[in-house]
Amino acid sequence: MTVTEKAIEALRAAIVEGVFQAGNHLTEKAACEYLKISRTPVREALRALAQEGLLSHEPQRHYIIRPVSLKDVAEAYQVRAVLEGLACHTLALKGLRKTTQKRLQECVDLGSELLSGTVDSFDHSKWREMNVRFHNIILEKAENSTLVSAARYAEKVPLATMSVIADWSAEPNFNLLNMAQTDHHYILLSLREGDAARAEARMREHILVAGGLVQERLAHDP
Amino acid sequence: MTVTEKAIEALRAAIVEGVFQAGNHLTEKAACEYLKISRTPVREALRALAQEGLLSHEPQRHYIIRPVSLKDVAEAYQVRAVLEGLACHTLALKGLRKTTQKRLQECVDLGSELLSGTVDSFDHSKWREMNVRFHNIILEKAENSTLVSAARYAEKVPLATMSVIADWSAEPNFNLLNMAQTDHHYILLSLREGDAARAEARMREHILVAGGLVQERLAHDP
DNA sequence: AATACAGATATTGTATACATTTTCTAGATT
DNA sequence: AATCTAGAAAATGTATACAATATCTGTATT
Repeated sequence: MTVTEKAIEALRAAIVEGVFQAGNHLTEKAACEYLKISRTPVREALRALAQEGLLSHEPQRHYIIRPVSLKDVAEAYQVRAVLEGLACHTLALKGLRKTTQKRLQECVDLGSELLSGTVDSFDHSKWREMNVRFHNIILEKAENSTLVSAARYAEKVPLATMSVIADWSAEPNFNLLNMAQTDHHYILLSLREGDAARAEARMREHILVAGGLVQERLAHDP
Repeated sequence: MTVTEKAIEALRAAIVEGVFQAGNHLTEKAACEYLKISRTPVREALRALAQEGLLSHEPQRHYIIRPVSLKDVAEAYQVRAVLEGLACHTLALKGLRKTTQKRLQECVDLGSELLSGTVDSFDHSKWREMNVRFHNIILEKAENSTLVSAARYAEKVPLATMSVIADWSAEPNFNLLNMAQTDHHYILLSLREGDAARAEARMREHILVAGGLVQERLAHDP
């Protein structure tokens, strides 16, 4: 792994964690001193993060850490909803290969298993990993590279990741995970039946609901 | 304008025009010698173009000029279709402001005027400009920055731009422009009535048709 | 003849020095 | 006191030098 790659990850983490606060300037020198590396990889990292939307930048001017509002998060979810909806549509028309169907079914089965135990013994990280996998399989099996890139971009908007919900819904909203599980079940069913419109509609709703939850949660917690 | 920015434009043009042929390697040195500048801005430009999807790249390896297939173009149109569909949906729910409605109406009126003359006197560049403006207004007035960024990305897939059709449909498919004009008319109508589902559906179809034409054309012409 | 290895060559990654532009500051002017 | 200007300081942009990595080439070995 190159210094530039490490810089991208470290700076992204620093921004998300608030080491560099939103709205403030972020000068190359400050980033260099924080990471203790030279300007070259830092410049490349800053450009990459600006591309991701975490920073804003105009030529000959310093970078600014873009504040992310509730509105931004909601918008990112809307974009993800239509993109993953398209992925479902495409995949339903194309037809599920047996191996793909099997892999998706494994996700659904695992989800069902994870939710069958007691609330206390629920395994967050496994659920999270399963959820990411389910969505990624659909996205990738649609085999549209522009779609994948666009979806990855929308995911990068802070907090708009697929995995956020699981972390939060620990005690307060355990049954929301059951809703998600049901959604996954019906999405897979629609895909198997080749019902493109229904698969698309279900996925859109599934993601919009998740987005709504994140917003609700953010509105309470700062 | 900085050297890096000029490098991005010059290299993009060179790739699109085939100066550097698809599938081949593109080494930093080759790009430097072509542009007669140092490696620093070239490296930044190559990274930017890779981000756009024109080049592929893995760390410690040279860049490769990504061949763009018919399939890629079709896929990019599908992505644009759902994204601009979302823009219509959002804008219809949000409601058109008077000024926005006026600006869109101007586009429709101009289109109608341009198509009312003889085939020979048809003004390509004006139509093209009008079409880009129509789509941009809707995209921007939806006020979703992730959506705008994602749509701009999908536009960058070579040939998948909004403006390609007008150039081509000179003699062979003049009436296709009439179809586009009709689409614009009904999209505006749906937006004004606040019918989100209809506005979205119409925009999706409108863009998919355009994408189909580009493909058809490409299949004939190399 | 085919393969594996070692050294040489070329290419990418990183650091630093220099150039240009912007931003800040102090002083003059009104 | 407020504003404008000139110069200094600091930041970004670019070029180049050095380091690490990958690729190529030729020879030795089987």
